[in-house]
Amino acid sequence: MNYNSEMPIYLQVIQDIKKKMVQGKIQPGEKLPSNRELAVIYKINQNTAARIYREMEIAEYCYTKRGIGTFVVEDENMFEQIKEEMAEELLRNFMTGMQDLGYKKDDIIFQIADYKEEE
Amino acid sequence: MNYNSEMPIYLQVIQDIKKKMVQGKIQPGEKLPSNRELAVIYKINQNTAARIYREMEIAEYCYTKRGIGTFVVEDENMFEQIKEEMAEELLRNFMTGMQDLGYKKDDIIFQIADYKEEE
Amino acid sequence: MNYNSEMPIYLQVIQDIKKKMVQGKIQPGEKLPSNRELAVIYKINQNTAARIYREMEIAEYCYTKRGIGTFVVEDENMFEQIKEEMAEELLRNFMTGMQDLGYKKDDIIFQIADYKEEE
Amino acid sequence: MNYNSEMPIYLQVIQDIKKKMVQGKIQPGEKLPSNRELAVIYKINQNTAARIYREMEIAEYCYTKRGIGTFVVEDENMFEQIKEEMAEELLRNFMTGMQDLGYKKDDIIFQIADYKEEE
DNA sequence: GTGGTCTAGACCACA
DNA sequence: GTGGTCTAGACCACT
Repeated sequence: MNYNSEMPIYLQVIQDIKKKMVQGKIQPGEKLPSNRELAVIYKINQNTAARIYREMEIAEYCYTKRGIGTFVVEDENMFEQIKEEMAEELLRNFMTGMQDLGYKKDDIIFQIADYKEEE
Repeated sequence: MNYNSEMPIYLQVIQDIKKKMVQGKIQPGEKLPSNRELAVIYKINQNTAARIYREMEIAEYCYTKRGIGTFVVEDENMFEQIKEEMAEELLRNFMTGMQDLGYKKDDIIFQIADYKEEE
Repeated sequence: MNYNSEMPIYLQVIQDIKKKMVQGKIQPGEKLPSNRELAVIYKINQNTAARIYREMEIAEYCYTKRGIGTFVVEDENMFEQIKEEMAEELLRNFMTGMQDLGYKKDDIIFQIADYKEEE
Repeated sequence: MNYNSEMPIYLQVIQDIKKKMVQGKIQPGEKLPSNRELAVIYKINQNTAARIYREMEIAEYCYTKRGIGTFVVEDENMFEQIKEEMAEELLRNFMTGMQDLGYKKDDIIFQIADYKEEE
């Protein structure tokens, strides 16, 4: 994972984890990697890893059993909700940005239809 | 203007100024507000204002005549170029984000067609 | 300040600050000590100081202006609310504790009437 | 039993057991549940259960006969003493807490007189 | 081994 | 100067 310098690492990792939950790579109720494992996986410090889970817990994406581990929330609706939230935010940012630049809906749709994925 | 806490203020202001250039609210060759005025307008510190013009100068969006003021570049093509760059970046971010979430082009176009501007 | 080993230091400091707000030693809207100052005052690490303000911000006891400082919330009602919350918690803990031990209300009132402050 | 996350579980259980001794639910000289049973009753780990008896032994609330079990101390005075100690600590914590918040004895007595048990 | 807390020391962006 | 983030390394309580 390459970290963008504009956004704090811990937020980038949270976003990555949320993405994996939406993509089904992480299942509801699943045990997440331990702090120490997460630190290794993402090449970050253990404290940063701890902070990531702390913030995710506040957002109710996961919960913690002391001495046992951190677990993804069981609620399946949460996953759908996260997906929609993330999509909404992307859409809103994109549309207001494009409209600020003077593009109309039709232009935008046209550009998307024309969009090629990068390699 | 409301500042998003995640992105440095000076970048947010630069983006806003670029937007105004694209929208024609700022014309090629036009004199920009002084550091002090900019600081007042955007409710930022004067140092931040100075930095904004410094960065924009580096990007060749404007130039400074000492003792006279800061001026927008005269080149009209530049404006078109900025517009396209910003649009491209918006598009790329949006599409990769949505595709990461599992949306296909058709879903995306559908959602945009359905998009209502906020009041 | 003497730290009790059973409760995390940052929670003890938060409690102390809340107490000072209730006692009027800290006023609504007042600027709080900087992270670095707080660290010195309470003989804690700067990171711990930062965490204290972060948690207090989540609880909406204060808010932060980056590069400027951390400020107590302006809302005066908040102070009264904190006082009542803290008193309620003390009362609840005390009463359930005493009643668990078999004391009745009258015994308890009698003991309080009899209570002498320590030197 | 609901465990408060701020205090170590073993301390919470010890408090609970002391409470039961004071309430007469546990009699002097009585045999206490085995480590395993205690672990099941309180939904804790067996190691934690062992630690609980170890600590209680140190405090001379009980003693262990190897191969037979753990027994509550026979001394009846001990029970009265525990009750008074616990009450004193509750009282002291409560009173200093309330006085720190600015309440006077009369306010406090009034609030207690007004106190309704929760269902 | 797990999460939680704490320290020391550093660097960055912002005012 | 301010707050925010990050690392390295340590200790503790609990399973």
